[in-house]
Amino acid sequence: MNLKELSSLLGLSQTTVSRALNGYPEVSEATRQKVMAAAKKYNYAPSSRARSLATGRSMAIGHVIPISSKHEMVNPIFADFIAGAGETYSRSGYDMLLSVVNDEDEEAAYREMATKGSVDGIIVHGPRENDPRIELLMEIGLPFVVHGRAGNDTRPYSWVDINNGHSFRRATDFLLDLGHRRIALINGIESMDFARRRRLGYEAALAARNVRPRPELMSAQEMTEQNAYRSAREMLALPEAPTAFLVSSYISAIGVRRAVSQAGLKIGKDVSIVTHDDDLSYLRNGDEIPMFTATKSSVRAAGRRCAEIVLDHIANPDLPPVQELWETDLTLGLSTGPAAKEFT
Amino acid sequence: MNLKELSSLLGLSQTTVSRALNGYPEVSEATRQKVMAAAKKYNYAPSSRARSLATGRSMAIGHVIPISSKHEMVNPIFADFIAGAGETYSRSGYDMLLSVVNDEDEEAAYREMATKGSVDGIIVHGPRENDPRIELLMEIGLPFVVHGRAGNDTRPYSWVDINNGHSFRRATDFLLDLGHRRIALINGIESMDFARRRRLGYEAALAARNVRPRPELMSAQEMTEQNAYRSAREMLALPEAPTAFLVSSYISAIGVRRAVSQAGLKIGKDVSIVTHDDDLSYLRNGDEIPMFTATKSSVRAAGRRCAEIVLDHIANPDLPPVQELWETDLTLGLSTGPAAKEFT
DNA sequence: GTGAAAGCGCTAACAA
DNA sequence: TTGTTAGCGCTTTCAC
Repeated sequence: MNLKELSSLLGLSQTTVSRALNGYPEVSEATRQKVMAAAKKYNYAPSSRARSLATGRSMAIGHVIPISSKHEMVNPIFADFIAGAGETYSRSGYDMLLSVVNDEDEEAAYREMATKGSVDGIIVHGPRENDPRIELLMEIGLPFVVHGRAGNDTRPYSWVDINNGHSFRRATDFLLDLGHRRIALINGIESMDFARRRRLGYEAALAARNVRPRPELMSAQEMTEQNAYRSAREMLALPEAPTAFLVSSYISAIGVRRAVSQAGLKIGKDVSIVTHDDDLSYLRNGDEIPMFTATKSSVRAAGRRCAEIVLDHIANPDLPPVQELWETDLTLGLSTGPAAKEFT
Repeated sequence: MNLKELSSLLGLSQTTVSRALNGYPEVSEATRQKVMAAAKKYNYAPSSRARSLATGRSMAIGHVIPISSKHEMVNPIFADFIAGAGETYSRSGYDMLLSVVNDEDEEAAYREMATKGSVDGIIVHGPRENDPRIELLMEIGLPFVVHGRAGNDTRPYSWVDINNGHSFRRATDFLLDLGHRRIALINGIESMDFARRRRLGYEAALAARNVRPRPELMSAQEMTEQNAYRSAREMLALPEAPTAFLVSSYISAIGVRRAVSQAGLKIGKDVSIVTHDDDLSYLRNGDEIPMFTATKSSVRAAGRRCAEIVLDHIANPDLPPVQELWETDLTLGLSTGPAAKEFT
C-alpha cells in the first residue's frame, strides 16, 4: 500500500493524505480521522526511502564499530551503549545504522556514510588519544557526538564522558587511606583515552602522598580475564608483591581474584581488590571493594544522552557543542582488609 | 556532488555516468576510466536513498534487538554476532539497521521495517519456544534468518543453530563417566530455546544411565554471575550437594567458581565444573573443565553465516530455506577431580 | 481546507 | 556505446 493507492481509495489527493498523516494543521479534523483510520486499516506506513529523498533527511544515525584484529573483538560496554541510544532513537522515529569495519577502513566508512547521505549524524565510539576521526568528522560537517574524549583536544566538538581520572584518583586515595603502599593498577590498553586518564588519576593520588609509582605494578592490556590473571600472578610473585589491586574492569577483576586465590591469599584480608561492579549486594562480605565508573546502567544512560545530543544538533545545527563530564557514583564498600574502614 | 552535477561536469549523460559507476558492460573502457577518476576526485557516492527508491531495494538488513525489562539487558553473545554479520554486510555493500525495542513492541517493529521498506531482510535474535515472530515474518514475506530455533516448529524457515542438546548430552555423559552422580545444571531462562535444549540434553544423558534427575540441582535463570553464585551456594548447602556443575555460560561459571571456593571446596578435586570457554590455555591445570558450545568466534561465524543466508535469499527469493545445525567443538579438558580422565 | 504539479537523485526501459 | 525519458513514493510549494 502506498500513498497513491491510499489516497485514491479515500477519494482524496496525495497531498491531503500526506498532510493528515504528518499532523499538518490545515487539514480538517474529519478528514484527518478518516485518513488515520484508513492508514491503520490498510497498515500503511510511508516509505522511508521516498520520504528521505523528498525531505533530504535520512532519519538515521550512524554508529561505526571498529573491529580491530589487534584489540578486543568487541568493546564490552558497546552493547549497553547501543541499547541506550536505541531507546532514544526509537522514541524519535530515528533508525540506527551500524557499520562494522576494520579499523583501517574506518575513515572510509565515515566518509561513505556522509557522501551516500545514509545518516544525519554520527556517534563515535572508543576515542583514542588525538583521534584523527575528530578532524575528519569536522571536515565532513555531519553532526557527531563522541562517547568519551580524544585526549586533550580542545576543539569544540560534542562529547559525553565519565570522569575517569577523578574516579581512579579517589579509589587510589581510598586504598592509600587504608594504609596500602604497593597498589597495583590493572588497566586497559593505554591508546584508549579512558585508560590513560585512569592511570593519570592513579598516579596523581600516589604523587600527592609521595608514594613512588612502581612500573612493575602497572599493566595496560586488553581487558580480558586472562590478561588480568597473568599480570596479577606475575605481580604477586614479585619480592615486593602488591597488597592491593585497582582494576579497570569487572572482567579483569575476576582474573585478579583468581590469581589471588591461587596464590593462597585471602581477598579482603591479605589483599584488597578495588574494581567496578553493578551489584554491590554480595560484596559487603569482605570479598572485594567495588568502585563505580562505568556500570551497565550508566553506559546505557550515556548512550541515551549521546543520542539526544546528536538529535538536538540535527534539529538545530547552530547549537553549540555539548560537553558533559559525568561524575561517577564512586561507591566503595566495606573492606575487611588491612586497616579496613567504611568509606562512602 | 550529485549525479547530475558530475555528469554535466564530464559532459556526459547521467545514464552513462551511472552505468559506468555501476559496472555495466556497455560502457566503453575509456569513458569508464574518466568517470571513475572524476567520481573519486570529487568524492562522489550515489545517494543511497535515491538509489533505493529507484531500485526498490534498500540495501539494508534489519536486526531487532528486544530489550526486556525482565531479562538480561542485552544478550551477551549479541555483540559478537553483530560483528560477524557486519563483516558480511560491508563486504556486500549492505547496511545493518538496528532496532532496539521493548519486547512488547517487537511485533510492531518488524511490521514497520517491512511497511516502511527500510530493510530487504531480517535477522531474528534470541528465539523462544513457539516464537510468534516466525508466523509474523512469514506473513510479512520478507526474507529472514533465525539465529537459533523456535522450538520444534517444523515450518520451512531458515535458521542457523548450535546443537545445544547434543553438546550438553555429551558433557553430561562425560561427567557421568567420571563417576559423578549428583550433577547440577546451571542454565539460562527456559523460555529461551537454547536453554530448553540444553536441559533436554542433560536429562537425556541422565536417563540413559538411570540417574534420577534432581530438581533441586537444576536452576534456570538469567545468566549472570550473581544468579549462578546464589544457585550454586544453595545447592552446595544441600545435604546431598552436587559433585559437579554443568554451567550454561562462562559468566555463570565464574559465579559457580566463587561459590565453590567460598564453601572451602577445591575445584577439580572436590567438585568438577564443566563450562564454556574461549581459551583453554589456563584450564589444563585442573581448575575447571571447559566445554565449547557457543564461543565468541563461533558466534561471530554464525553472524556471518546468517547474514550470508539472508543475502542469498534476497538475491534469489526462490531459494529453499537453509537450516544448519552446527555441531560444536566440544573440547573437554583434563580434570583432576574425582575419577578424572582425559576426554576429547 | 484541498488539490495540482514539481522535484528529491537515482535507475532502467527504450531509442538512437 | 550513448542519450532521452519515465518513473520510484513521498513532501512541499503554489494556486484555488
